[in-house]
Amino acid sequence: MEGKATIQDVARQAGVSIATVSRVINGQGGVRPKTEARIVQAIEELAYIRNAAARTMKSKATKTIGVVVPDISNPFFPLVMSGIEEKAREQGYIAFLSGTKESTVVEQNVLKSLIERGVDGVILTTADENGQHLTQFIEQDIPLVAVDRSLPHLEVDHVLVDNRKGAYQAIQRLILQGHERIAIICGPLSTTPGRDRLIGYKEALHDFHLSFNEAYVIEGDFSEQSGYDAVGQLYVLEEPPTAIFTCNNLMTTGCLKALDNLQWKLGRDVSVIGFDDIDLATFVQPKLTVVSRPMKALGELAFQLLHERIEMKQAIGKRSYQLSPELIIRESCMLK
Amino acid sequence: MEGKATIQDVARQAGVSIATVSRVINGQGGVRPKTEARIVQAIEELAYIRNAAARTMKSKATKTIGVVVPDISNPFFPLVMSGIEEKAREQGYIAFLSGTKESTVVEQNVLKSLIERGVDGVILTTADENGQHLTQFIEQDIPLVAVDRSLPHLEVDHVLVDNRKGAYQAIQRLILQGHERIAIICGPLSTTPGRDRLIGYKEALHDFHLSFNEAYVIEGDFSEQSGYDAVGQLYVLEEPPTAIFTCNNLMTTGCLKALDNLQWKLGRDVSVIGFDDIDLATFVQPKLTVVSRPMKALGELAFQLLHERIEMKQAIGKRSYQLSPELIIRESCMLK
DNA sequence: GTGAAAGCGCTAACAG
DNA sequence: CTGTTAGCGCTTTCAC
Repeated sequence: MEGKATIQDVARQAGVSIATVSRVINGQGGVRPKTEARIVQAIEELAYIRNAAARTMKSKATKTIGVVVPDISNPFFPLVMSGIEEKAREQGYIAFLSGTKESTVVEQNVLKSLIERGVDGVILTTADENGQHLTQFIEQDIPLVAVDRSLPHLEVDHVLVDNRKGAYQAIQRLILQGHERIAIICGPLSTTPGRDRLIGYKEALHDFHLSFNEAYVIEGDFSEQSGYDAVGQLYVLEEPPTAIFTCNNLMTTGCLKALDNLQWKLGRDVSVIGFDDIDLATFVQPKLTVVSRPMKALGELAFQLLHERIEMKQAIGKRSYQLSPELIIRESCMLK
Repeated sequence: MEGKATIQDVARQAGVSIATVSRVINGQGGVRPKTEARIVQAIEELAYIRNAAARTMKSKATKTIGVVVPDISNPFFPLVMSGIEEKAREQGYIAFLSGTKESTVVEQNVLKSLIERGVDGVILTTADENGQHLTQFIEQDIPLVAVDRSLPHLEVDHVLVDNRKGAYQAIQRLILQGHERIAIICGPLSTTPGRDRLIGYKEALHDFHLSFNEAYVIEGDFSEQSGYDAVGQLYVLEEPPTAIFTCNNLMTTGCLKALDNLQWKLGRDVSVIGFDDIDLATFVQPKLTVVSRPMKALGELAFQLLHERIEMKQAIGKRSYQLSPELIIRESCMLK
């Protein structure tokens, strides 16, 4: 019997009606033990596996969710994904994973593809926070939760990291060590993380009465290359910074490579604090001080919120969570 | 109109029959332009999105695949996944991603879950190469391709890396530099990569007339911790090795941490070659020599093979590919 | 306890 | 060119 036993086949084999088979498949009880045994046996003999598509047509739910991120290669997202996937599996869900390469168009297509397949909900780190491309999606009112990047114009749940606070702590640390010329390599200002980390930077400067200098703000694009290039720009300044705050894992990597290349000595000529506690952090000499955020927890929480939305159909207000990052002090910042 | 416009709704709105709507949805032509225009408009007005479940019931195909890996957190797999996902999307497929945490049972459940949902094919890095737990799956004869770990007893396509060769090159390099006490921290011998890299190690030793010493073989489990622990064992040997070959990214990381901890100086007291070119490699001092494998290409090829299987229904023999790893020589091996 | 039958939304003959 | 209709595999009343 090849890969297509249906509930019909099982019913025939067990000598009962499909209704009865359906009952035992779904554990609804009300079936005589002997009958049930026959059915169970038939199921095994035929290696019957139920067909979710057919089931979906009646019950609506697919027990399937979509996870859409800008870049699968960036280690940050798989970590978030691992949190999502684990919780999802526990609840009998299974997750699609798609990368958009930061393209709004791809994001739109992926989302459409997901809707077609009837996902019960979606966890999204959008490529475009203004979210206009999502209207079509919203109309279908499928639960959606935004992770890491916000969707300010949409009534959806958010799971973010307190970026402002993380940046503030980093800069504060630097200031308290006596630095006054502090640069920030921040992410795209069109993204929440990009913007908020810059805000935290400014707030710290302001609170400690340090002046703000445009030249010390370089806007990268979260890529390693942009981190690398930014350091180059900083290095040739008349008054180069004595400390640099890099705003994500990849840019930190790029920054460190550039430093190495320029012989601009980490922890001696220049202090550095990175965002995200990457493997690398404990390997460079001196070890890197970083702002660490709980990636897996981010994913777990995101799934939990989504799951709640899926279960209780009634409308509840938009919910926002900001997980706290933690400053892990190591050796890459010297007293000035 | 809320999220459930059907082909019926569209037909009514456009004043035609569902068959005609179906025709334009599927671009089959043979519809008068004016009619088509009316339908297209109706589709937009209703924000109609076709229902894959219903469609699947007729056509069978879901344009959906499953990707099952042992550990989502291990950066290796997301990289492979990115290759898969990109190619898949190009072909209109979308991929489920699941981690099994190296558990055969979880793998089985995940696979079942995937079959229920009608995936057209699966790309699998199995937790158990003997593959007995896969029989149920095979019966459904859904195309399957094994990546990174083989399934010797099954008639499925394989996409592997030439592990033997990669290890051989590494050990050869070490030997040519004069090392005679070379240790290997290998993966579980129950896995192809674990076994083959050890074989390459032995072959090189043999070819260069070096004796094989049990004590220099430590079997890890591909985790960072096991790499760390292995170094501890090696360090206390009466005659510690002068070179270590670590067999995957995580164990390399663990090894480097242990070295650092023991003050066993990389490149001076001990030479190291790692498997996989991780970020870390270029940051430790001295920079790490590694065997690098093309992860993304692995994923791309895997999807291509799977896709071919899905398309041409006729049976073709088992195909095996071994992509070549590359020895990237940096500074972590000194002349002996 | 169990079965018959009505769809779920869509595709694909088959008619007209 | 367009409409009618028969299922795809399953869940779910409603009878018996």
